[in-house]
Amino acid sequence: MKVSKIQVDDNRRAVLAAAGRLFRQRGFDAVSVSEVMVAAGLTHGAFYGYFHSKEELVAAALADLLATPRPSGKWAQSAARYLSPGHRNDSAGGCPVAALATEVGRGSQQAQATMATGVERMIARQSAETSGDTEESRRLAAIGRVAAMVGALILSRAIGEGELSDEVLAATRAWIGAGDEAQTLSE
Amino acid sequence: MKVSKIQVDDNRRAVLAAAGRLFRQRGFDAVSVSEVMVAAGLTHGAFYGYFHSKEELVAAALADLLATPRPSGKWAQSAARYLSPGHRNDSAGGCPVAALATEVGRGSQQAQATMATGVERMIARQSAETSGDTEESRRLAAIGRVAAMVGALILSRAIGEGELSDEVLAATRAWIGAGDEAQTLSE
DNA sequence: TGTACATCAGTGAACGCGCGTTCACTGATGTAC
DNA sequence: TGTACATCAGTGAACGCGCGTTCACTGATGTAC
Repeated sequence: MKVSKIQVDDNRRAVLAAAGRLFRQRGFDAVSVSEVMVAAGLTHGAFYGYFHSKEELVAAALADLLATPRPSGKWAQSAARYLSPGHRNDSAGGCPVAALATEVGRGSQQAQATMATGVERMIARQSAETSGDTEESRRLAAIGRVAAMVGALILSRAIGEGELSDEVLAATRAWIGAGDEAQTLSE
Repeated sequence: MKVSKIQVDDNRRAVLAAAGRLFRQRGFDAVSVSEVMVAAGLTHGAFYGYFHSKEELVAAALADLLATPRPSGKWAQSAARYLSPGHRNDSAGGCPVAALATEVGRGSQQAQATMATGVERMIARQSAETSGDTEESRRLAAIGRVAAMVGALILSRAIGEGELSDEVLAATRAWIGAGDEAQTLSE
């Protein structure tokens, strides 16, 4: 049956939100159109009223995830949150870059361009909170930290919950902090 | 037709090698049993003479990849090779941790335990080449570097070949080196 | 060493299944009067 | 404001396809004599 225009808008948002969570949790390929639609409170047939194909949903969900602001705050706190067991255990609600980077690397050029803007934003934000004489040195450190944070989160998820997983998070937290202190001292 | 026992051994190795390359290139899920067998020079029907299921192949191929020694050498050189456009463009022959970590994080506990030993080996090797007063500080730096290297490689692949991709590799190379120098200076 | 035959690795057709996608139908919405 | 009807979002059955897996068959291997 037909539904109101407001409901249509809500449904579209619900589909994108459900897709965003499911894709981060299990990856684009492993999530079916039906699952997304059921999670959004609809049936699979309604999907093609919103998107022309699953590929289009993937592109839209990725763009939506990367455009949605992530929780920020002071550098040390945001790094601690990023590299926490809580974030490790919450792929569905966590960083879309860490959750989807590998699959995007195997995907379309369009998806990679979208991801590039997301990564650039992470670097820019990190750079703004990084000490250093020149913009160049701040950017270099920002890239290193972003790489370490994304890598540590992915690794901590790959090796199962346990001592090593916690250690990877804690050590990386200390290391990217220690690098900053050492750099500050040597300036 | 029956083939010789030597041929059987060769075929098993060929299946594992083909699976190792295809899995790294496209992920476990996206590669079919048929593709692996054709790449190994056989037909899909022969597969179940070697493995009970695709799941078993995934486990065996992952264990094989992580047990196979990676090219090593002096620290600076191996980091430069790891963080090179060449490695970025060669997923199929590159680091299995970077290629498969995300999917393993969504996989079985067994796969995660296998990955944990692989990550532990990377950390141990890195630790042996890291300067620092205590074993503890060397291990911390080793973990940070491994996280940064894996993260940078994954990010560089996710954002497509281009300036930003090259910059992420080069900056991370400089950053993990710079961290070491700064740390050495401050000791 | 040569021969006869049992073994079994490999082949390719076939299976059930879930996927992405399509479509005839339904019935609430929103518009024209 | 109230009524009549055209619109169209949502439903659920159906499709073709490729997947993982099975299996009857083939014919080279390797063994028993």
